[in-house]
Amino acid sequence: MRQKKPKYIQIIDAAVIVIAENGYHQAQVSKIAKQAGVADGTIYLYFKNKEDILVSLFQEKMGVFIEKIEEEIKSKKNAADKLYSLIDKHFTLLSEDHHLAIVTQLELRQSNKDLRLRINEVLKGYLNVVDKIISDGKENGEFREELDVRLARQMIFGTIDETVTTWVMNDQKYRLTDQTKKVHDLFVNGLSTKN
Amino acid sequence: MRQKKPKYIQIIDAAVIVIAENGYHQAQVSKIAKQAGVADGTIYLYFKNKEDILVSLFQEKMGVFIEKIEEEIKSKKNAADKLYSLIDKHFTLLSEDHHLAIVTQLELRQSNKDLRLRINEVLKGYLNVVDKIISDGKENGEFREELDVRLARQMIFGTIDETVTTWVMNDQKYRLTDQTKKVHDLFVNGLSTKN
Amino acid sequence: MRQKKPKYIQIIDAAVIVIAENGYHQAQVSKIAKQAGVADGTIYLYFKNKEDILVSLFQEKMGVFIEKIEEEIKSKKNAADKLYSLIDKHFTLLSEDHHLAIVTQLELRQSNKDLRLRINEVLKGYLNVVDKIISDGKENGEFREELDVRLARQMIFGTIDETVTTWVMNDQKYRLTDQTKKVHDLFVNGLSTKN
Amino acid sequence: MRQKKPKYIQIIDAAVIVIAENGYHQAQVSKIAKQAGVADGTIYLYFKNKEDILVSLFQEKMGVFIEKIEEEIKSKKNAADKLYSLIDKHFTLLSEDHHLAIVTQLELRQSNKDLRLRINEVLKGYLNVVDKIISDGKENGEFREELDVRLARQMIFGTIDETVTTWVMNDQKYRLTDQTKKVHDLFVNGLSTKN
DNA sequence: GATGAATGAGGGTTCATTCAT
DNA sequence: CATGAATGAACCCTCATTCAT
Repeated sequence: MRQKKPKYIQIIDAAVIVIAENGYHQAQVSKIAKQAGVADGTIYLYFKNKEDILVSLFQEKMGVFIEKIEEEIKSKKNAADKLYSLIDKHFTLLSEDHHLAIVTQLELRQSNKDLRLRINEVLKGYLNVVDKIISDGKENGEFREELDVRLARQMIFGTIDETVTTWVMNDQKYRLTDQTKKVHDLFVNGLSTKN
Repeated sequence: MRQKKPKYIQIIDAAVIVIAENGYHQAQVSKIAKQAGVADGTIYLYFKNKEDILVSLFQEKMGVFIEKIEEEIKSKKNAADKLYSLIDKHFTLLSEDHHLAIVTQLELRQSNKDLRLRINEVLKGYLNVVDKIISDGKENGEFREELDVRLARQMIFGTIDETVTTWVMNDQKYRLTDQTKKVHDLFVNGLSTKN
Repeated sequence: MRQKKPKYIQIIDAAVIVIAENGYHQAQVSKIAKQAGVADGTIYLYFKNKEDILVSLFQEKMGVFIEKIEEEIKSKKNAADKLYSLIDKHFTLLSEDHHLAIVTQLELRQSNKDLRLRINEVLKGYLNVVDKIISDGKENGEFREELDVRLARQMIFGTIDETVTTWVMNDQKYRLTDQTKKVHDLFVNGLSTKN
Repeated sequence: MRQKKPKYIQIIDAAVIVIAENGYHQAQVSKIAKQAGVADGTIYLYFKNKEDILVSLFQEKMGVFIEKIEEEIKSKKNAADKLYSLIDKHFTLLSEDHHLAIVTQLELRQSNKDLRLRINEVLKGYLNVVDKIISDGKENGEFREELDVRLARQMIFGTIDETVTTWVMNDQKYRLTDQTKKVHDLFVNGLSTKN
């Protein structure tokens, strides 16, 4: 029973497991408390309410996510290489944590509009990283000048997200990281042969 | 009070309005009935249960959606033109029905896994249209041979979906259709200048 | 489709079948109407409300029941013989109509107090027949003078009823009429050897 | 507000009162909770669902019932005396708790087949006591050898039950215990003078 | 800090009955 | 006489949150 982790983290990790295994709507506070090995009431010493658990979960996990991606792309010089690293790391990190993949791709989306807006706030950090890559690419001539950064970011994020979601919905049966190269190629070169 | 529309359609239209204005979790059957101008019990003469209203709503609206898109692209010869029409029609149709846009992009996603799976079934019709365009493009040499159709489809759908969702979340403040050309350009030509 | 029977009887017979096959709480008016081959609304041309169907059902069937029993015992001279005939006819009639047995022994008892009071009114005709047998028996010296007629009647009816109910609950697996003699013997001679 | 009784008992007692005073179909969970002085939700900390309240009620009360009867007849040597005690105690216990009498004789019988089957399970304990008395009586020569135990039990239980029900339906206007002797006499000696 | 028993608001669905045709 | 579409009241149960210990 040695739980070195502070209760705050203990509870968030418990929430990920409970939500992944039971689904968003079956993830009662009491279940999370049980999984975390604390009393129901204890939850409320660390979180304002249930929504706060979920936002914190997202912040905590997404924070690590962004840190690792930034770490990874720091060493790359080209925007295209950075983009490759981002896709690769994104796929890799979610492949390594199946529970987290289910929670972020499927379950947390069932939350109401308010919660999703707050989750979007957290997501902005990630989207800023993408924006930076695109801007850098435009500046150094790798990417086309006329690109609309927001649209390009929506393509990149939308595609990655859709790809991961499809993979999760297929019960993670194939290797997500096998798709990195092809996704990157699509981003950089598009569909057309005419280029 | 002249209601020419059959009750089935009346109720679905009412559901769209109620869900758009109140949110998925605040869309009680009694509210939908009131909006439709019928008694609560009447709902159950036309729908098996509440979930059935939502699935039917999606089928009905998405059915029209697909029909109109197919109609639109039928006249186009090039895959690239067809893709343009698809994006354009997708954006146009949702721009013309703000309520429906809110419902499909935000609210219906809060439904539970069962409902989402049934909604995905309906979506397949749309995704098949996209797949067809990509395959056709590969065959006639417009698109690259080595394209992975599923991935390309995920890019197209993921991007369009993300674009619309962002637009809805920004309260539909700008004109979605203004983005058609740029989205299409991204799909066809990618990010890179190197082409 | 030749339905010679008047609708009134048609509906009562339908009610017996529907209740026996679906249970009291699953015997909706619409089901009875369907079984009777009439529209829901038609029921209300012949019966005041649902309760009226059930009371009428009981009156109609119990009326025949009493008539047949009275017919049967008319020819008997002894009270003991009359009692035997009554038991025998009671068992026989219910054995011959399994649906009716289920309805009267199990299903109709689930009705509310009001309905049961009205059913008891109908039952009085039957109980009067029993009372008459007992009184006659006392008068002609067959039965003991000191008998409390009401109690004796409660014994006879309670025992017969319990016996039939047990038989119905055991899915009518054995022959009810095989018990006539032993039940009669119990009534007449009691448990004791001392007599 | 000193409520020494555990909540479980508190709720069952409340259920007896509410059902007796309002009838089975008007005994809403919220009414029972109010009568018990607890919140609606508290009910579900002690009972799985509404049916569970009713089955538990029957088990709890019938358990006491059987215990007291067994206690009472233990000291009697004769089967006839035991039978007398059983009738007497049965009548006495229900006379002392008018609410319980209404609930067991009238209201609980309106429950659906499932619940009634579960109630019958509980009843078996009582019926076994009766069977034992009859068997003992046969063995020691008090009762006739040729008696069918099941039939004799059906007579005893059916008669007692019918007697109590009639008494309850007559609003418990007369003293039930006044009938003990006569009922016992009927059981032992039967109707006939010929003995 | 930690507990967990208690709270109580909220909604999908059924079905007897009506009444315009 | 007959129809059957429409009505609308009524209730069990869950679970996030609190607070006395």
